[in-house]
Amino acid sequence: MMRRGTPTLTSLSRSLAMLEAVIADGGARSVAALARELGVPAATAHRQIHSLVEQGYLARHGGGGHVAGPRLLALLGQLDEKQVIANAAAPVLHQLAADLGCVVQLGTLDGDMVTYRIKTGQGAGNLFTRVGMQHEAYCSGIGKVLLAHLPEDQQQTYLAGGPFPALTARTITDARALAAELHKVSEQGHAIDDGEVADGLICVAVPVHQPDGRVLAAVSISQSGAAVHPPAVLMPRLQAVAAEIERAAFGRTFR
Amino acid sequence: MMRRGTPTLTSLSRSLAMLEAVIADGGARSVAALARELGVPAATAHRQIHSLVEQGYLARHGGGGHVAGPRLLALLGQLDEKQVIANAAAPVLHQLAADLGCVVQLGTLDGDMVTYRIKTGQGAGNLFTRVGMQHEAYCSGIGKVLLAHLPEDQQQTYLAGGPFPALTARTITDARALAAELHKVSEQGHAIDDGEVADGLICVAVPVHQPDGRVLAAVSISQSGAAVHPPAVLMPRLQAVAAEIERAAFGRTFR
DNA sequence: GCTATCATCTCACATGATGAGACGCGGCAC
DNA sequence: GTGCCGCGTCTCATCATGTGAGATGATAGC
Repeated sequence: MMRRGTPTLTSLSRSLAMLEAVIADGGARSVAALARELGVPAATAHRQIHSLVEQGYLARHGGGGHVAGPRLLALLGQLDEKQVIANAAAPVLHQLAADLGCVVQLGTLDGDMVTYRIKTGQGAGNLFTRVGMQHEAYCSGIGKVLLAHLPEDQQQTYLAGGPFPALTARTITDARALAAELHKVSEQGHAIDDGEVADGLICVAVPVHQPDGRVLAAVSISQSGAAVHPPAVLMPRLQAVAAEIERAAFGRTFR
Repeated sequence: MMRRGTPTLTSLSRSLAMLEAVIADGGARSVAALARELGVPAATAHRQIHSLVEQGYLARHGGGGHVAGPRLLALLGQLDEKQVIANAAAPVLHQLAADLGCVVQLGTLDGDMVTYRIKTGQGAGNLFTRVGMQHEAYCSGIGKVLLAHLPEDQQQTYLAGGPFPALTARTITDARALAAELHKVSEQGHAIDDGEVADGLICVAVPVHQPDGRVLAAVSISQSGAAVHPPAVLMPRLQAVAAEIERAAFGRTFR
């Protein structure tokens, strides 16, 4: 009798291994062949696969093979482009936040608002964002990065859609000034928000690039009060993290 | 005691339901909240999620929530490949079909059958395919392109897996002749199906290349009856469209 | 015909998932 | 401070349930 220090659902693990094996070869192999490869009895393999088929995670296919079923595809659909980035980024950002003792966030542009999809870490008292929350784009570091990498026509539309109310004395409220700022952000590859969204809140942000060059997400580090780290220190860390996210999400980076 | 006509792995099903519930809300909820929602004891929910985390299907996220883990992302990434192409291709193919007044399709090879993932346009009366439908590969333009770009060993396996029943008088039914045809298709970079799958149905097909050189999808133009456009006219359009799909899906083209 | 391979089904067994309950911890109210 | 509540963790007795050997049927090949 195995004493289990950490409870592990072993039958679940076995079934998932079978699922992966089925998906891995694109549905060509017979069940018996898979059973041999994984070293499980044929009857067990049949039961596992049959069960996965019944529940819609796999589907029978042509002669004996199996392919991904509707529920697996539905799962895939939920993890849309942006969510894929967020999921890949989560552990990386968590680590960064722990290292720096700062708040680290990831946001995407949905409509003309920034959706904050990840927020981790401690230390920025007057930072009001929460996961799932949406906020104006024109005044935050993440928002400026995302706007800066928008296609030309969409950026024009956004700029024409003002007004841009001031949240602090430093908020950029003029469309022309904002356009210039976005141009600068696009050029230098990062944005700095120095008290534009809340007094004393400083934040640096960089884009996460898609394989096709689009920018669907941006990550930022926020600090309030006495800044612990100067931007010059944070920027290379943030750049490295963005590259790491791209590798995790797409297998390579694009710079 | 449940008499099980079909053996169903119930604990697997429960764990997968939990996995889906976790993914569904984007990682915001606490384990206890999920347990309540699904009506399972908290201890069970903790064990399932902990187990999924340990195996890399989920990952902890910030404060209490969970998100998709690396293994799930890898699994979905494998499936995604083909669907990403289809998604990128859809608008391009729609445009092409509208321009030419033909049926335009995109298919992938799953197991040894072609899955038709996109069909758009009008004008090929006796073309029986529908989106999601699967059909034999050896006799269609798309199928021949996909087979032609298969790795050597898989192509051999396919050819050895006959027989190849005739659908029309022109269907290639001999494995050796099919091998020669596939070689030709591979050389010239396109396939022509002149009545091999249905009488009077003519179709030209070209591959869509992956960044790594594989060919997971092919696109085709089908015409029936009096061909409106000769292949020599269609081919450059189709090549251009394939290149456009590659740019849309991967950001560059590979030729 | 015989033989080999695969899928399906049955059944007795013990593996291992289950869920109630207890405990520790942290936050919040008062 | 003290008490309360919610959450995560751990233990343990119970028995549901996943397991695997073997039998049977189906199909293909020699």
